[in-house]
Amino acid sequence: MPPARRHPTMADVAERAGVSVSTVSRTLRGLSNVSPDVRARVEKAARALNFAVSRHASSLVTGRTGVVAALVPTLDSWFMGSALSALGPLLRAADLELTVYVTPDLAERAAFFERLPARRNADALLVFSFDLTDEEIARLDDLGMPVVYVSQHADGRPSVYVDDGAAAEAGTRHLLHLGHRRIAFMQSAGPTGFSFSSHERLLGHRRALTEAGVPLDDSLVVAAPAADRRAVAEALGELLGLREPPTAVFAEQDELAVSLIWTLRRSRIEVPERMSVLGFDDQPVAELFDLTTVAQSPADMGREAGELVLSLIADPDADPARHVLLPTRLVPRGSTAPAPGADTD
Amino acid sequence: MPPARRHPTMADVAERAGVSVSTVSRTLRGLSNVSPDVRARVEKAARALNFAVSRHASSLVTGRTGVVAALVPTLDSWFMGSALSALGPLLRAADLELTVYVTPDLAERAAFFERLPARRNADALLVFSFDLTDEEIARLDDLGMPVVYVSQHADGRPSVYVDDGAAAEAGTRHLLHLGHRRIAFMQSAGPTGFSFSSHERLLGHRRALTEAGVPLDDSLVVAAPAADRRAVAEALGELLGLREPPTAVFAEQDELAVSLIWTLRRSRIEVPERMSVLGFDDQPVAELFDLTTVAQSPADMGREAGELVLSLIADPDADPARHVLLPTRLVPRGSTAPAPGADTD
DNA sequence: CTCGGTCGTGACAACGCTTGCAAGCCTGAA
DNA sequence: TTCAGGCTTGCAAGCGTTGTCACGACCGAG
Repeated sequence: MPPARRHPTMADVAERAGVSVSTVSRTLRGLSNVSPDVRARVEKAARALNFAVSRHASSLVTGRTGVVAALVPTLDSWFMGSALSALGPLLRAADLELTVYVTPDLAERAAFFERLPARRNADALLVFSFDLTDEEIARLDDLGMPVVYVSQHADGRPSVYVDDGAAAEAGTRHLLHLGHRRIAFMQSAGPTGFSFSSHERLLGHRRALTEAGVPLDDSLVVAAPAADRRAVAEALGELLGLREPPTAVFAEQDELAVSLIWTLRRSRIEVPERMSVLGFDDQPVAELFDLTTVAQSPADMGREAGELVLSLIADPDADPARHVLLPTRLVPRGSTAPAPGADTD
Repeated sequence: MPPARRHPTMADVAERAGVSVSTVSRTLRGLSNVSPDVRARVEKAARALNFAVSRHASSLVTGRTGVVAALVPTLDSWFMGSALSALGPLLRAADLELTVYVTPDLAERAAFFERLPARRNADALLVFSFDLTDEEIARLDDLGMPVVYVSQHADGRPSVYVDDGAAAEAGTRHLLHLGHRRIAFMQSAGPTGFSFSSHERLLGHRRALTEAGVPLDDSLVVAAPAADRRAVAEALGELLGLREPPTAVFAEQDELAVSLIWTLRRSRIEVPERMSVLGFDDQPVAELFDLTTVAQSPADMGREAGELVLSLIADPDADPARHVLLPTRLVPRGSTAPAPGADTD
């Protein structure tokens, strides 16, 4: 059995370079007060030994962990993938690592809030796309580290988000302009319930209707998980079975919209001739399906969140309620058209 | 300025419970030799103080970090999202955290291998979907921790993968059975070059052709990033401009296949009547586009990789070359059809 | 009633790094 | 020649855990 080669430590580097451990530490962290020749020796020794500092040991003394934690409902979505991918380079530039807590269901979510494993093991937390209860937010408040809410607005706490409500209003207004009056809203039901954005979008949708004097009708609001084709078909069935079926559907999310278009096609209901479909996100698949949609940029959101979190780590009690509001825009494509027999505007 | 409330430490818990730090440690780790009443007192105190152990301090002494690192080219893909999401619960069950290193381009990748930031800061590393050079693999070899290769076969190292070559062979055979003889292969070009899978699939494709006595023709092999519609259109243009254009295209990946179908539709080339398209992956979008494809399950891959990594952490010098080979299967849909004017079999 | 053996607990020495402090060196000015 | 003051370096004290060891209490057997 080989002698279980241990990782080299600073002491090894120090010995090899003929200096003290302190000097190695100072050198490796780039502090100025190290003479050039010593610096060279130390760096050479470190390279030769393939040395890397133990973040654990150093964070023990500095109190900083060098880790940013992210709490996400899943990684398996366009939004999370784009946002986190954009976040990566920022963190790396600041020499921070990213640890991810995935909470796919309510049990995992409860466990996270119960144990708060990030506590003491990260310098900051990014909370993505949840619809948190007040207790959960309170729990995060005394986590002892900066918490940034992403794709969610939390009162008095730093957040990065789009104005989902206003964006949805704009979407619904687009349909109203096209002469639609019976407009359904389809929510994306997840294992952890509806997201914060989901709620906001529905509210915005309703506001636009009310503003236009269109009566609200709860039977026009349905829900289905985008991935579950049968559920989508059932939700569509509900809508089509109404005494007065809708002429347009606003899907909370592109994947759901696309799934809906697919279902409509199978039922030989032409889009947009007999049914307009509007999405939200502008995922790549939207263009492929010629889907009119409300665009947002999760990559930008990830970047903004990253910058915010970096500034909070640098100065934890900076502006405690800094908000970054990102823009959305309507991307008109071919899945929406004037309502049958309606004058546009 | 508030007195910068520090996190409570074991000493605080110990004081509150009127016991020593050692006893707190033993209690919290569930060691048996603690009397019931002391255990109760300690647990109560810990809960009251909202105490959480510092992983850093404990890993300093145990030598284990409680962290699994994952090296991924991006998070922004169906494959990575599914695989990592599936991995999560496994790790959490073992009380491990997941830290992710995203290397979207060659510079980041080089930086990772140069500094090996995971060194000393994780108990094991999962390497996803890369096409690593021998030097890179050698570099990982002396990382001093178990390394599991996912969606990639590395000789003599633990890997979890599908037989991309055989799967691609099966795909190409499907097209051959349909009477196609001019079959193009479209690779997905990423910023870090072609993936391991990409190479393997092309090889498998060629084997199937050779086996069937169809001559290889390099002009039938093109490449484009799936997200870049113009590049896809250009690649398609190249193929259509050939003296003898293909009657079928095998796209290395569903997103690329779908992008291709979209481009074909815009050019009024019917799929599958005038051009068969075959994909690889069976992403959700494949069903939406009625795409025939070779299915694999990244979620299974993530799970298998997770189990493998757990077993290696438990026993680092278990079977050093344990391989897990996952199945693929052809999913026939509507995007492939007999070649124009050919007898099927 | 004594004695080996558990059992529960506390003291204390690591683990690998950072950082305040002091000491040594060298420089240039007096 | 001396001495203040700036640079560079080493020493040693932690940081918050774990794990070894020793100690005393208690138990049952001889």
